Amino acid sequence: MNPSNPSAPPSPAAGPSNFVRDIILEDLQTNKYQGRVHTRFPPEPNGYLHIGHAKSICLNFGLAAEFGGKTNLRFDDTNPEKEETEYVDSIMENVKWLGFDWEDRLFYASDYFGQLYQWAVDLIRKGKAYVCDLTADQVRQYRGNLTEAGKPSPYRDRSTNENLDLFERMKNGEFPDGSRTLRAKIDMASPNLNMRDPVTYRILHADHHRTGSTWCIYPMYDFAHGESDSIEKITHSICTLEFEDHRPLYDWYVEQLGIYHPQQIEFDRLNLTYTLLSKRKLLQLVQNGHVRGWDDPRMPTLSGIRRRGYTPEAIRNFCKAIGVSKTNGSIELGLLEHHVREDLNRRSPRVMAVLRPLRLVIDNYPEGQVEEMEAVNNPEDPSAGTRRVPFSRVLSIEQDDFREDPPKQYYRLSPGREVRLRYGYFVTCTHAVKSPAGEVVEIHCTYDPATRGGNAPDGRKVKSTIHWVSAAHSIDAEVRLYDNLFTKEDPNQTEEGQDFIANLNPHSLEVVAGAKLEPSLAGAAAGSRYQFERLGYFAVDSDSSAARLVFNRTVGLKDAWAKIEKRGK
RNA sequence: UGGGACGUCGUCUAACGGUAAGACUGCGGCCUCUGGAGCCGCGUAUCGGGGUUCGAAUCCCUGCGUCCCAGCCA
Repeated sequence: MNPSNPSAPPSPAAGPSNFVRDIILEDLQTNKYQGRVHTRFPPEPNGYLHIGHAKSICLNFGLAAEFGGKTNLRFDDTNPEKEETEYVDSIMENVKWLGFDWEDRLFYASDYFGQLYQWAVDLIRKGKAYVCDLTADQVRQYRGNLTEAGKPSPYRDRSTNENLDLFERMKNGEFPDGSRTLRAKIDMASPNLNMRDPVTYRILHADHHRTGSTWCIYPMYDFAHGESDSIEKITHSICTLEFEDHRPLYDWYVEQLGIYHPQQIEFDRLNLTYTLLSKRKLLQLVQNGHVRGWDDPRMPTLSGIRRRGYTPEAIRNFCKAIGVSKTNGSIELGLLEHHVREDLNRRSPRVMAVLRPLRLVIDNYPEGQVEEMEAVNNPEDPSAGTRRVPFSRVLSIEQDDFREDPPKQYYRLSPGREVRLRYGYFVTCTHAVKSPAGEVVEIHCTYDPATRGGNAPDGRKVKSTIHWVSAAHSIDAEVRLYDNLFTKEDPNQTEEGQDFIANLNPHSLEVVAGAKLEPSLAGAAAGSRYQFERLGYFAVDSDSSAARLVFNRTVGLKDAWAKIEKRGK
């Protein structure tokens, strides 16, 4: 897209149209910011980033990139009680991993504490702010409520000099936490509660992750955010819908101060079915041990889904697909999974793995013989080449791939039936061996030597192809299967007196200890991704070691049989 | 009951006064050495009621519904 000619058709690199993009297009056309597009991604370092933040990151970085603009990474660190460097580090890592680059524009609201303080003093001088001695409880009472106007604080008309003196002494640490605040003098009768003399600075004798004990007063979000945007000459300050009510205050501060005025634009935050996207609640899951950490593969955090095996490309494609609007809705989890499969299908090497092994003996196959069968690494990508997989008389197949009494439409192995062993031979089941308890522990087959590699010279067809590993050559692994963390589409929908914890899915993690893998997987590196044929996409977990391979199921393959079976019930 | 915002297929998004389109899902079929992938086809929507207009998802009025706001959190 050529910024000097915004009406030209979007280039192929252009992002999808949305109302924020339209606003930028128009601003470019009217030369509102001299052709500049400068956005920012402003996380508070009080938790890990999640898929909802990815939407914001893609929007902010994507839009700026499209129009040749810039995006700053700015930590909104004005509340020392909740912020930690661990979160700062994870956030930077996540943004990079997602594929975005803030170059040399890494900022912190705390960088601006000095300027912010000066501006607060300006506000006092202009008679637009005052020091208030009301307690938090009293402030609440004076504020009024949704239908009743508030009443002025008794400290509202203090003299400028007294305000200046008191504010400076607040800064100097002379007063205890909560004893006083600096408030903007606006309108206690405003129907917008945010305009009823909002607190601008509060006293907090807390150690800040960057400024230590330098400050004992900290600016509130509304004051710090817009003024930080102004300092950085942000053009479009994109935030979520709940800040819509704050925009008048955002505007008020920059106007009173007479400084550069960025424009705040609000869009709908991401909601995903069966998922919670609230840092507060995710923190609760971590702290109370409902998951194994911020990067638990069941978590919707970027660290979690990355560990699970999701790719940055898939997430970016998803963010592109969901669009941006002001409608409050919920995206189906299935759409995210669709994009994950789509990306993984293209890039994942195929491999054979048996999750729940069943011993299969080919009675007419020579004892002790081993053949190396050639297998395609990725049918979507011929350049991925082939590999050799050992085949022998005793194999492991999936328990699900044998039924003594096959239901209708079940095409896999059963007594008397012939199937193809992928890249192997056609085999016909002769009989099953059962334990005293009656469970099938071993099945016996005969093979057709003429079908080596998986094709019958006589052209006969089989209804199904199943995967296998050679029992003597396979390697062991632990495989972690994940299901939705919550059982309800909306985890917040609960019975009286309960909270979202009640909707936790007790089966969100299933550990399969005795999986058998083809030997090519030996030494697979943490983070590497594979398709286990017919099962799904799996990624080597960070818990994995050479001695003990651990895989996460990223997402299953679409399963037509599962659907048929489910429908039958 | 004050204020702010939002209502288009099951879900999300487009259509900017001129044939309601796409994606996901679902359902059929084709193809297949993954019941994967791919391909083809089908289905369902403008919140209600008035108005303006040759023509309304779009503009106006009105009603209804949903979300957000009463932190010294962001």
